Amino acid sequence: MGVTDRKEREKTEMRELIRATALKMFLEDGYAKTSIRSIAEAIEYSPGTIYLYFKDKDELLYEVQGEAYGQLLEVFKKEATSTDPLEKLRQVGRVYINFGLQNPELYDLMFIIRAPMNVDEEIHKANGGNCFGFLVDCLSDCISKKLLRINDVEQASLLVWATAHGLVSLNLRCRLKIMDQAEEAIPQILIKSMEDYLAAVTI
Amino acid sequence: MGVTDRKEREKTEMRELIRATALKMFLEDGYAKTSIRSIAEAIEYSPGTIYLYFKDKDELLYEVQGEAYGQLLEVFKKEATSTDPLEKLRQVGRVYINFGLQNPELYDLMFIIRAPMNVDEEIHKANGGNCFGFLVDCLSDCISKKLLRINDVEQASLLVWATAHGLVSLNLRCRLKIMDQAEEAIPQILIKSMEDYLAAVTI
DNA sequence: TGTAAATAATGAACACTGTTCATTATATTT
DNA sequence: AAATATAATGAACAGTGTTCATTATTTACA
Repeated sequence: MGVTDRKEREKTEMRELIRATALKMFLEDGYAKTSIRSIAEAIEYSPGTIYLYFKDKDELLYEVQGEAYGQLLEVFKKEATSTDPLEKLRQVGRVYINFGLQNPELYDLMFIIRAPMNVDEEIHKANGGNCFGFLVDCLSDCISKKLLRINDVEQASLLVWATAHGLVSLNLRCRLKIMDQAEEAIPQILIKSMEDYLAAVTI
Repeated sequence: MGVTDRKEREKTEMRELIRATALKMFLEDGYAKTSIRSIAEAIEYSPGTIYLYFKDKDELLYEVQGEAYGQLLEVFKKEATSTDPLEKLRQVGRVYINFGLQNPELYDLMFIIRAPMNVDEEIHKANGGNCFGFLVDCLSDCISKKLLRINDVEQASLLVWATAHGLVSLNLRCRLKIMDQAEEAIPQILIKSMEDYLAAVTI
């Protein structure tokens, strides 16, 4: 049956088109400000059509989230390559913070947006899990070589993640304004803070 | 002129009523899910009336934020009273995390919600500033007594805050689901993580 | 006290939002 | 060519923040 094959192909292509368009618009304008109607208009279809391919706006979010986790993992793999576990950890920290600062809207929908996380989705478990796994592996290496002041791998991973996320998200949400620091200086302050943090928990 | 006095009093009373009602509803249902219409209905006035006392929904948010910062500061003052600077720092950490876990909607509008922060508002600068100031003072004490591995006060304050905020906000936004931890265990894990973190940066 | 001016409150209207579903158009099969 | 199955539509629903001409109330003055 060549017809059913083509139909299936067309269906996945349409899903792809919607997903790619959504990602692009989420990146530019943010998740909240991107409406289903505007996505539909961008691909020159009616709003109702979106719902033939995605259950709701949340499902579109999950899809993009999974992809975004994949992107972050790629950067980790490319940029955090040192054989020295501590240096690799520092690289992970730098990469994470820069990723957040350079892709604010993407970071937002990955880690800040309010959404019922469905971790059961394959793409989520795969990408999100591997992303966190990269950090866990890195810290596991540090701990087994007795280079850290924290000995529980999960705990250490959580702490490193939380610190980096805290720095990035407080900045993205403009909460660092209460500190009297110049706007331009902030990226370097965040990076420096993360480094000082890692230095402090390092033996 | 007794009349203008009464008028002014009535005006501030009305503002108070709206602010208090908004706070209550924000706490129960969250900022986003609380509509101007529902606030108006709660105080038995028409929607338009709200706009005679507040410029827009954001202004209502600022007002409540300022009050919330004040609340957190109160808890700091009441619960973080140790004369030992390091123990006081640990108390601050515990208080902050518990505050976030016990008042999720309040924490949300204080530190997570997307909003053009207008730090220039008096109530903001006062409460928000004092709140952060409490932490700064505490860390200043620790550093001057050479108890910390980080020597820059602002940097240390930022780091402690970021870590605590990272832990709380990742949890409030369900991002810790990728770690396989039982839901009930999380509060203790966060507290424990914060303690381990402070222990690690302590000499 | 009666009327004019000032103040306060209203609620319909505007331009949006996500989502649904009866209707219409297109493509495939018989 | 007709019948069927699939795909797309767009109006409608219930909701949002916000504005503003209209109405109601209160105050000030003659």
